[in-house]
Amino acid sequence: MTLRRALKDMLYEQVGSLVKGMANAKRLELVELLCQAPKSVETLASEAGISIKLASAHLKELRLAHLVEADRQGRQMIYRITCPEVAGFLVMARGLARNRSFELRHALQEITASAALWTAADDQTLLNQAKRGEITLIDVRPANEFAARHLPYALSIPMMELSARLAELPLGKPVVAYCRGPFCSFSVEAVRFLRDKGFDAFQWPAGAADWISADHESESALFGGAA
Amino acid sequence: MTLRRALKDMLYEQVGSLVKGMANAKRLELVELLCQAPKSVETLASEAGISIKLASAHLKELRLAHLVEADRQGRQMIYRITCPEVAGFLVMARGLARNRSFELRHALQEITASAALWTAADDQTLLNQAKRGEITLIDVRPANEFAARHLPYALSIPMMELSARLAELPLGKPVVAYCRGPFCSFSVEAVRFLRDKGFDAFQWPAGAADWISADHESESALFGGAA
DNA sequence: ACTATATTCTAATATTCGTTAGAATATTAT
DNA sequence: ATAATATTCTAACGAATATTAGAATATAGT
Repeated sequence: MTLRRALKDMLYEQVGSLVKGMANAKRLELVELLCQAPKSVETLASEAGISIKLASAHLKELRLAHLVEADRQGRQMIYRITCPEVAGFLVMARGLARNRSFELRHALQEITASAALWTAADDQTLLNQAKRGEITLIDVRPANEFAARHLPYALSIPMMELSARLAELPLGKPVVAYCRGPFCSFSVEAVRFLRDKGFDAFQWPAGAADWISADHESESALFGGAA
Repeated sequence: MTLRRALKDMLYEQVGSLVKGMANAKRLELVELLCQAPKSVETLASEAGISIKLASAHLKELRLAHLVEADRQGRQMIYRITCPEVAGFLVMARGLARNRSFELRHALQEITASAALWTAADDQTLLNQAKRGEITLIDVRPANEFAARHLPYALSIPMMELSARLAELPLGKPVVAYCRGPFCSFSVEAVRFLRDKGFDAFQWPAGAADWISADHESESALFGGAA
C-alpha cells in the first residue's frame, strides 16, 4: 500500500510542479507574450513591465517546467513556448478564471462591454466575413508579432501606425481589431480611437494563445504566418 | 500607462491565484477524487493518504479559488467540484505534464505498458465495442463512485468484490477495466489479477475527469449515472 | 586582447506555503 | 442539556517563492 502511495504521490507531484510553473501572474503574462512570437529576455521584461533580472528568474522557472525553451541568437537569448499545449493551458486557465472569478469578469466587462465594443461573432463566422470582405480585420500588434503568426485575411496596422494609416480603412464597413488577447489593451484602444474618427469599429477579444490552442485541437491550419 | 499596467497585473493576478489553487500535488489528487463523486472531508483525507486537518486546509484553498464547493449533510461536509471545466483543467495539466516530463511518462509506462496491459482503442471505439457486447467493460471503483457517474454499458465490480464475482465475467472475450484515471492503480491491479485467472483482460486508462471534460466539450451526454 | 551588451548566477530579504498540534465550533444522538 | 463526532480555526515553524542588488559569464564588434 505504501509503495502504491509513493508512486501516486510522485505522479501528482510531477503534474503539480508543472502547474506550479504557471502559478504566477508574471509567468502567465510572459507565456502569453511568447504565444505572440519568440522574444528576447529584454523584450519580455520590458513588455511585462518587470526588471530583466526578474524576467530571467521567471523564465528559468518556466524552462525548468519545460513550458518554454530558448536558443542563443547573437548576443540575445530568444525564448519560445515548447508546444501548442502550453497555449492551451493558458487559455483554459484564463477561461476557468473568468467563470470562477466575479472580479475578473467585472474588470473585463468594464474595459469592453461598457461601450459594447466587441463583436459577438464566433471564430469561423468572423473569418468567413473577413474572407468575403464583409469586414476589415486588422491586427494592431507590433509588426514582428504579425509576421510570426496572424489570423488569415488580417491587415497589419500596429497601434503606433494607426493614426497615420486611417486612409487604408473603409468608413462604411465594419472594422474588427484584435491584439494579443483578452487582457491586452491594444484592440480596445484602437476601437475607441477609430470610433472617435467615425469608423464602425469593433474589438475581437481572442489572441494568439487562443488560436494556437484552437488550431492544435482542430488539427487544421487556422492561421498563417512566416518564421 | 501605469493604469493599464495595474489593470493587466490585476487580471493576470486573478488567473494566477486560480492556477495556484491547483498548483499542489495533494490538491490535484483531491480534485481528481472529487471528479469521481462528491465526498466528505474524512473520505477525501483517507483516500488521499493525508490527515483530516491537512485535507481541510487544502480544501479551504480550493474553495477560496472557487474550484470546489461544499454543503453540510448531517454532520459531514460534502465537497464537489464547482463545474466541469475544473475536470478539464486537471486533464489538460495531466496531459501537458505527460508530454513535458520524461520521468512521468517513464513511471506511467512502467506501471502499464511493460506488460502491454492497456488497450489502444479510442473512446468511441471502446464504447461501441461495449455497446455491441464485443467486450465486457468493468468499473472497478467503489460502488458509490459508479453510482455517481460511470461509462455507459459498464458493469460495476469494485476491486474488493472482484475475486468473488469472477463468474460474471466471460473467459473467451476481452474484459476491459477502468478506474479513477491514469494515476489510479485499481484497473492495473484488476487486470493483473484477471490475467492470472486466465481472462483476456485489458486496462482503459481514462477516468472520470477525462469523461467529464470530454463530455463538456462535446456538449453531448457521454456517460450515465444518477445523483 | 579589449570593450560593450545581454543574460545568468549568487546572495539576501520579506513573504507565502505546507504541515502539524491544540483549541474551538457545529451538528446529531442520547 | 450532555456527549460524541466531524470539521474548521489558530498558532507555529521550517521550506519554498518573489524580488532586488552585485558579481560573473558569454558573445559581438573594435
